[in-house]
Amino acid sequence: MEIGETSGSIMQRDPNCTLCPLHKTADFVCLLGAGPRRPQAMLIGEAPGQREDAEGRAFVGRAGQLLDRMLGEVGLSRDDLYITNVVHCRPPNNRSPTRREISACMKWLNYEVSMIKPKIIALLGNVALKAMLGLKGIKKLRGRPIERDGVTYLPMYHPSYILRGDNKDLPTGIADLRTLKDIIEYGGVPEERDLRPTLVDTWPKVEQMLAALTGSVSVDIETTTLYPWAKDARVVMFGFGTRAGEFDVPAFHKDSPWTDKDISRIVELATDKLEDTINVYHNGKYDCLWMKVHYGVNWRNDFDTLLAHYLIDENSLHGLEFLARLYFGAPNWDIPLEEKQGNAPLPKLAKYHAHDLFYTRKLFFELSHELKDKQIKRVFRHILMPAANLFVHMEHRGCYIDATRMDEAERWLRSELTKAELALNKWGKINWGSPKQVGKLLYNDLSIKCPQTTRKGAPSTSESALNQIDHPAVADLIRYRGHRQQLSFFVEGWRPYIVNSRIHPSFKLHGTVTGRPSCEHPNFQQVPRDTRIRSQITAPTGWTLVEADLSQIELRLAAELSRVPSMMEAFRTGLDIHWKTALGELERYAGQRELVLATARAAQGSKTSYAEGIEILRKMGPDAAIDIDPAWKEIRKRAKAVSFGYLYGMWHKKFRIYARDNYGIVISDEEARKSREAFFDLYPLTTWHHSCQRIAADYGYVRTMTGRKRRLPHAQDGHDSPERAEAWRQAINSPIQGTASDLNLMVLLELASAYPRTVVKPIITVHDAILAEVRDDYVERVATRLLEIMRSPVMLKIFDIHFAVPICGEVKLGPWGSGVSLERWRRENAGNQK
DNA sequence: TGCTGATGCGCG
DNA sequence: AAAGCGCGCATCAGCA
Repeated sequence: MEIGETSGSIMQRDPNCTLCPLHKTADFVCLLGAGPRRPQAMLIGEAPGQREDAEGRAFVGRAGQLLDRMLGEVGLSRDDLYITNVVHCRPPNNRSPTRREISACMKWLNYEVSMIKPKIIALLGNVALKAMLGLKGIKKLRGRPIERDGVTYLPMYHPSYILRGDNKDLPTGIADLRTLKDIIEYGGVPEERDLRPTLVDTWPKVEQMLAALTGSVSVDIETTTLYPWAKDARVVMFGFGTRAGEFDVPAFHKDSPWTDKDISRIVELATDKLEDTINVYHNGKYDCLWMKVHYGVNWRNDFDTLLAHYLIDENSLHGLEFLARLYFGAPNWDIPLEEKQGNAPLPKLAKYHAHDLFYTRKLFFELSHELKDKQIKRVFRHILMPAANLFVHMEHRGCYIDATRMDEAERWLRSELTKAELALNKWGKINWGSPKQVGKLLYNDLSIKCPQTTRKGAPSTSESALNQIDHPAVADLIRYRGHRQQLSFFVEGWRPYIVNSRIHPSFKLHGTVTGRPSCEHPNFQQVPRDTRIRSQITAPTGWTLVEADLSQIELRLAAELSRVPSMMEAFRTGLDIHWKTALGELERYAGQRELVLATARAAQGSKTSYAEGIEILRKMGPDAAIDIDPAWKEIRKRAKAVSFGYLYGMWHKKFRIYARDNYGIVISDEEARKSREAFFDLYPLTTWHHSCQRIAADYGYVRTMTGRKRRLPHAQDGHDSPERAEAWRQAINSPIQGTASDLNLMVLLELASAYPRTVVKPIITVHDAILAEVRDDYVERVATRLLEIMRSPVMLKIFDIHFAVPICGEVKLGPWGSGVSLERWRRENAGNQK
């Protein structure tokens, strides 16, 4: 070993190192870093380059020069820094070091770190990030300090990366070096200057905390699990961010001084104070739900920073840490999941928790200022925040599951599945759930011609492809898939979620870019319409499940927004648009001949021609036709899909495919084009389409009728592109989808405010429908009221919306998917109402 | 062994 | 060059 051969180094290097193969190709073996023994910070790069290798000095090539320039820019000097690399020999051909080389050379990096003992380390590039912290994703992690074992790490781009990118990331690199300088000057993460955490572990401190609960207060909790009904679900810590600092109350933690009784008392005292404060949460639905489940308290959420940011930019992420960095350049204060769940010492947990509280409160001031758009603020105040609070009760109630129906559904699905599988196994014993194996069997072993490939070029086994194949296995395969999916989604998939006969799904009010809520764990918005599946969800004894849905709401809104006279007229006279479209399509191709003739005959009592039959069907409407033959239901459903397709910008080529897959009708391009033209002749929507596109292109966004924005930056692209075409189609769809969803939420809110929570319990929203459990003695009143609400939602006044097209809805009473109309329910339950 | 992307399919 | 929109999730296969 030699001492100090490297210029400026105080290290003992090993020029004969053979820990990895790089020693064979490098000129200068074991090129350690350079700098003072007690530097302000340590910088770690990737590996020596050509010039470094030749001169035996770290960071002297082009990257080194750029680094010097950047350091100069922010007022840092190389003389105060120790600069080294993860790998200490030059890899040949300018390649990156391999994992093996990196792990072999860690010995030398660890040696350098142990000698220098830096408190601050800058990680230049992904290799250093991975080597020191085991993390990857420099683009995501750069610029934010990460503290570990008392050392502050700052990931940033490697200067070579900046050079490769033509210096377009130079400003970012310089900004990150400024952060480094801040950290050096402060001796740690600067933002923490503002943090004033108090671990509330004595009664005097409780008093101090309660006294601080005035004005705007941020609220946050830490928990052992994400699911409040899990077996080992506990609140680890709860607390409040105030003007006087952050107060962290340890609850379920091995070092907590509090008994369960103490905690209940503290929660009770805090609950009183929170009545009179402005309560700020980040995704408060989560915290409020937990507090309700575990302590039985109803904490009110006045301002949700996640939902506020969702309205400010629906395309972005909305996580607390992400926003704190975006708005304040905050450090990464995250700790490992395991520690958050209660396995960190209390002071460490309190510090983490204090960050959450501090930045939630800080974001409140920032975002309430940024919600300056009056219309958006109105959506926030009158829809999102009330809905966020209502959803707590909705999720808390959960959906009642009928165990008997679930068992029946399972038995039926399993027997169907067995039958289908038995039939399939004639063709080969494979895993029929694997698209790859199915593809191989069909297209290789059975030598069927593959009708289409997937996006990635693999032979497709999708339903669309299968429908083009003439083979007896196809029908069985489609059945097999359907039953298999239903079994694993809606029976097996649900079972683990059941708690006391109920499933508590989680809704995200920020789940979509259009304003619709989404639903997960499980997703109750994708339950098949099959009665066997749907009616698993019902209401317990003493309660009735009520479903209210807004009839054809998207189409009504399209009529309203486009002002197309024929569409508006259709809704004024109560005509069914999808029915009209369905019959138009059939007539064009003289399709479903026997069904048309048979249905018309049944209705008429005498034989008719095909054309007369179509006319009779047109007059009788879908409901009467479905009564005669249920096959009409499917036909109308398919026409509906086509109408929506055209409405939202589908082109004739896709219709061709649609007709082939769904009607089994092979039509020419020309015929498809004519079909589309016929639709637009009937409903001239083109002008409206263009105006939506124009607005998006001019402003870069479109709005719902409630004022919610859908930002479409690509709509402003100067040239025609797939992205712009997509944005333009979204410009047509979003105002409708978003308005429909807001309307649905408004109906839900109005229902909830019309009756006490002891009488009406909303449980699910499905885009244009709501489901609620209603106490038996209130069913008739609530159902009637719901119909009134849907005809004229009181909340339309708040948004100053006036409809020319009538809106209405229908209610169904009874298990989901098999409920009956109010009239029928009245007949069957006469005299049960108070 | 756990993660990611592709595929496929349920709903509105 | 390509042309309905919006979701969640189970499964498989490839990869580390």
